[in-house]
Parts: sequence; structure tokens; C-alpha cells
Amino acid sequence: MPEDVPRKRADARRNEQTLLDAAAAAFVTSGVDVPVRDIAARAGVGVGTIYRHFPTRADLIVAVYRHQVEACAGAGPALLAGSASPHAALAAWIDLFVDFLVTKHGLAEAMQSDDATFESLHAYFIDRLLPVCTSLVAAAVSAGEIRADVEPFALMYGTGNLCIGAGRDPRYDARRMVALLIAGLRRDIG
Amino acid sequence: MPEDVPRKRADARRNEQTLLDAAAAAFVTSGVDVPVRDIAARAGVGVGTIYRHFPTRADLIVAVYRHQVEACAGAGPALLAGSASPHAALAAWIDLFVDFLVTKHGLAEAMQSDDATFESLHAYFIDRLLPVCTSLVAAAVSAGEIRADVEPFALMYGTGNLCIGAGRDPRYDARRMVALLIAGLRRDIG
DNA sequence: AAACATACGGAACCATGTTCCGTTTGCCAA
DNA sequence: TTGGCAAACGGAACATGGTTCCGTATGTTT
Repeated sequence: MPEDVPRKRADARRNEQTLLDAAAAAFVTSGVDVPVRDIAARAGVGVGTIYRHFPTRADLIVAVYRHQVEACAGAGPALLAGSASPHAALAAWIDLFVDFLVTKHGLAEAMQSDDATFESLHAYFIDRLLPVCTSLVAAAVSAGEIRADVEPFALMYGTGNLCIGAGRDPRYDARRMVALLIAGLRRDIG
Repeated sequence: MPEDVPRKRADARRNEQTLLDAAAAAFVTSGVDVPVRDIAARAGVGVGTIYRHFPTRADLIVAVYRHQVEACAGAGPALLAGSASPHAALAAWIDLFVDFLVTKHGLAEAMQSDDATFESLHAYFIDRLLPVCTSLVAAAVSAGEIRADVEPFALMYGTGNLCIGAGRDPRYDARRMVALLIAGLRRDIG
């Protein structure tokens, strides 16, 4: 199975890790839309090296956050199994997703950008998280807790949207708004 | 009262109108983030002329949509007077706001952008519409229809956010999501 | 250690917003 | 009517940031 993997050069492997670290640090201090040149400078490499390892900015972002996205995806079934109700599990899972988004400055914005560069970022999140969200929603619908006419995709998209600008104005609390949206899903509402 | 208004030159007045028309047309076909050069070309003027009349892009956007924003602001009291309940008036007004945003491609995005250029755009919308929203919310709260712990600002901000990307994916219906958010405001909900 | 492919650095290129200034033009006064 | 001047214009030039490209350097393999 581990076929003819040509095995990358040592310096290439080293640089990839260096870049991931530099990017992660840069994202924390300047948001995910930090200039590519800044990341290169921080890593001590040329910009060409970044593009060789990560053809698009989205690839770099995905690589940096992959672990956390996987963790979020993995938490879905666990929450469903351990929660009092499917609706509670859904709420808890969305909470996880929101926490992730609001702590990565600019990530929600990038994910919803219509810039073609970020399409694969959006695609990755949807690929990985939409199935989880779908199963949670399905469970809550089966339990009769929420209305049946909600696209899980729309729920995720809307949640992502609500996280945009979180922390920019103290009057806006993204978590709160998402909670209201989830509340609006309940079946007993007009 | 109409004091020492120095009265602009005829060509300047003409160009301002030409620019407004050209910008409006360009916004329709290419969204509000159409390149400045495109607008200039369409109007048959140089880019310098745009900047002289509208120092920032936000000024141009505001000028183009001023009428509609004023109309939306004006509709608030009218709806409150003519609706069955304050909650219905609030819902109808938000609907108006949403309709406005989703039909102006890129406007919702621009309004929530953290780009300093758009700060005055954001400020104008808030200045003009937040008071209206606040009075509608206050009326609904007084009537006991919605929970009292909602910042009108957050409601507007969240609504604007939910309009981002409207029409980009058929699975996402911004109007629907906003309706869910409004539903979530109702007082009888956990 | 020679040869080759891989990977690197960063200059160069493109797109876009913004500024600046030499030129043109409307307006008013003589 | 015309001379002069401030207002307004056009678009080249500049700043910024993403992306490409290629000559050079460096692992790796024989």
C-alpha cells in the first residue's frame, strides 16, 4: 500500500513544518489574511517556497487548521451519544464550531468570501463538517425537536456568516446570535 | 439659510450625476466591489474625477443607495402603525432590509468588511437604520412578544451577516435564515 | 564526486486602490 | 469679447498584495 512514495527531500520536509508554524503564528497575530510575504519572512524563506508547498492560500489555511477541524468533526457522534437530547447535541456541536471560528480572526470572512482562492477552503469545511451536521440535524428532526425543513448546509453557512466580525464590536455577540438561530429551529414555533 | 454656497461648476455637477448613474449600473452588473477604473471608464471620466467627487468608495456607495436606505428608514414607523403587532412590524421591516441587501451584490460583504474604507458605509447604515430598528424592537419588547435582552445593533449586524453570499448557493436562503433568527427572538423560548 | 532532479529565493508581473500634477475648462470681471 | 484664474479634469505614477518564473543552490543517488 505505501507504494512508490518518492520521499521528499529533507529540506523540503523541514520547510513545510517551518511554514506551518510560521503561518499558525502569523494567523494568530494578524489574522488569516496576513500577507504571504509576512509569513515567508517569518519563516525565513522566499515566497516561492510557500507557493510550492501550498499552491493556494486556502491550502495553507487548511493545513494549519486540519487538526482542529478533524477534532470538531469527530466530536459530532460523541456528542450525539452523550447528550440528553439530539437538539442539545446539535447545539453543543454548533457551539464548538462557533468557538473555533471566532477564535481564528478572519477565518469566517475568508470562508464566505467569493474570492475563488478560498473556494477550496470552503469546500474542505463543507466536505468534512457537513455530514456531521447533517446527521445531528437528522437526529433532532427524528426526535421531533426541530422543524424538518432546514437544510443542514444552510445552517452551517448561516452559522459561519454570523461569526463574521465577532469581537469587532462589543455590542455584537456572535455566539448569542447563533444561539438565537438555533432556538429558531425549534419545532414548536410558528 | 442657503448661505454662501459657492455653486459648483456646471461640468462638475454634470459629472457627479454621470458618475452616480455609471456606478449604479456597474454595481448591478459587477457588484459593489467593481474596480474603480471600470466605473470611470463607463462614465467616460478619469479615476481622479471619481475620487474628487467621492473621496472613498464608501461615499460613492452611500450616494448611490441613499434613496433606498432612506425609504427603508421611513418604512419603520409606517409598518409599526399599520401592522397587527409590533413583532409583525419588526419582521416586515427586517424583511425590507434583507430584500435591499440581497439584491445589491456584495453590499452585505462590504458593509461587514473590516476594511477601513467601508467604515463610513457601515456607519451610515447604522446611523440611519439602527434608531428605526431600536424603536421596533422596543415596541415588540413592550408588547411582551420578544425577549428583552437583545441588542438591536446585534440584530441588525447579524441580519446583515446572514445576507452575505445570498444567491451564491441554491442551498442557502438568506431570507429563510433571517426568519429563523427572528423566530428565535420570541419570548416563549428557552 | 559527478550528475541529476528537487527545491529555493526573490525579482518581476499583474491587478487594484489611491495620489498627484500638468493641462483643460467654465466662470466672472474688465 | 476676452483675459485671467480657480475649479475640475485625465491619467500616469505610486503603493500594496497575490502569483509566477527562472537562474541558482542543494539533497540524493550512483
